[in-house]
Amino acid sequence: MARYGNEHKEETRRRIIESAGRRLKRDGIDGSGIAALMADAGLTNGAFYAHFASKEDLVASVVHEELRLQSATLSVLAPGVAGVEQLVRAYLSPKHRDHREAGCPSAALLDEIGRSADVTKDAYTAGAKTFVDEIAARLSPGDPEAAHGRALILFTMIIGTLQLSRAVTDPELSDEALAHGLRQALVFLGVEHVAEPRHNQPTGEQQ
Amino acid sequence: MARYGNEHKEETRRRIIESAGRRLKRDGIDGSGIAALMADAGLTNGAFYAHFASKEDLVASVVHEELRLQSATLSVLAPGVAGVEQLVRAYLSPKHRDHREAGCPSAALLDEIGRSADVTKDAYTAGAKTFVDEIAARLSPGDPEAAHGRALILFTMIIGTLQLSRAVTDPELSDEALAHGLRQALVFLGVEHVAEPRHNQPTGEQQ
DNA sequence: TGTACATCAGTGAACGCGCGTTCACTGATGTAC
DNA sequence: TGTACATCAGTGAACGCGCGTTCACTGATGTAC
Repeated sequence: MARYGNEHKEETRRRIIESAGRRLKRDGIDGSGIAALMADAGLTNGAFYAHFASKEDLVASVVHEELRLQSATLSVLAPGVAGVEQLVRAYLSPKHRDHREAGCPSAALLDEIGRSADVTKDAYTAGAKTFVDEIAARLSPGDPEAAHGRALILFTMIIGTLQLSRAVTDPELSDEALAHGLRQALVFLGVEHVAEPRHNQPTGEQQ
Repeated sequence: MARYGNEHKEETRRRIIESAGRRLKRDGIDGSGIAALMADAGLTNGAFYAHFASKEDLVASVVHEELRLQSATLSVLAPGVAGVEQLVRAYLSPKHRDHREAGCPSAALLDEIGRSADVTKDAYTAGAKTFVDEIAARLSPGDPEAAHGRALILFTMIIGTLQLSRAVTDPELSDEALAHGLRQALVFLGVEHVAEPRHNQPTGEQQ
């Protein structure tokens, strides 16, 4: 028996993945060094390779975990379409735009994931499938195939909108993109309220 | 008078920006080094600072030029909504997905631009505004404000869709995302054909 | 209970390497006279 | 026409630095007897 409980090392690994998620989403994959990632977890660079085979291995693990978390977050929202509406409202909010590190991994990293090794893209593929399936199940349980297509479109629409809102320096254009994206997403969901109030995010923890 | 014509250096600068556009879109900003960017233009690293103040200066110049080119490409397509339909069909095509280096700078780099210095984000903001305005002018010339919102949504929708299609390793999911995105974009444009033929991109040079 | 030993998560220095940037120099071409 | 000089786009070596990765070591905790 080791001097720590069996779960100690596993817990450290989880802690590294969690803090790395925040930094990777804020600074990008290429923009985050091993030493900084480990310091975030209260460790030094040398310990890294006791937990991961390589940086790519960590990145793939982070992508897996981030998408798992995103699905888990969705599952505690209101049932049915109402939960998707909550998700979309929190997603296309100034708060989400201004806090990449706590937000959606796709909005923060999607084009960098597209340039990553297959192990990372595989993790993303599996996680995105699950997430899209869970949205689809809420959209029209009667017609799974159409729902899947609609869920995919909704997913890509909110990702693109949030990325644009983060890339522009004009606050008006940024707000406008969020507002139009939100209205269109609500129309798309069929839950549009003609004159919606001005406040923006209802709850929203992760994305 | 110098031993080269007055336009020689300017032309070299243009050549660097053009080849750098291709590499940056393929390998990312952080993934592209000065030496490689200069070698692409047939030069060595030392000459870089005769043309640009810094790497960030080049990146901002590339972003400016790429968006200018994208607007120019749009302007030679069919007039009105028909040109936007051509754009969307070429955009959401397997060919575009598989050739980042010749494609849309937003799809290739948007989240990295969001993490860049303000000089780069400013260049992106101005270029994106122009491009979106030109799409808007084709959508509903009678109602500029609504058209602007619709153009913004269309723009972010196709960006997110293409990014997703590039990030997943499952070819079926990738094709499905393109197909559903295209159908939804056409519905959105109001040019939907109920049973569209199977071929995918009609012309498509840039994006 | 006390001592010797085994375990192993974590440390921190070092590795080769490529990064962005600087700079003394080259050499082809122009002008001056 | 011929020679000396000026210009300046481009070369290529070097700078300090941080990268991903390796590895000999530490030291806290457990077991053996």
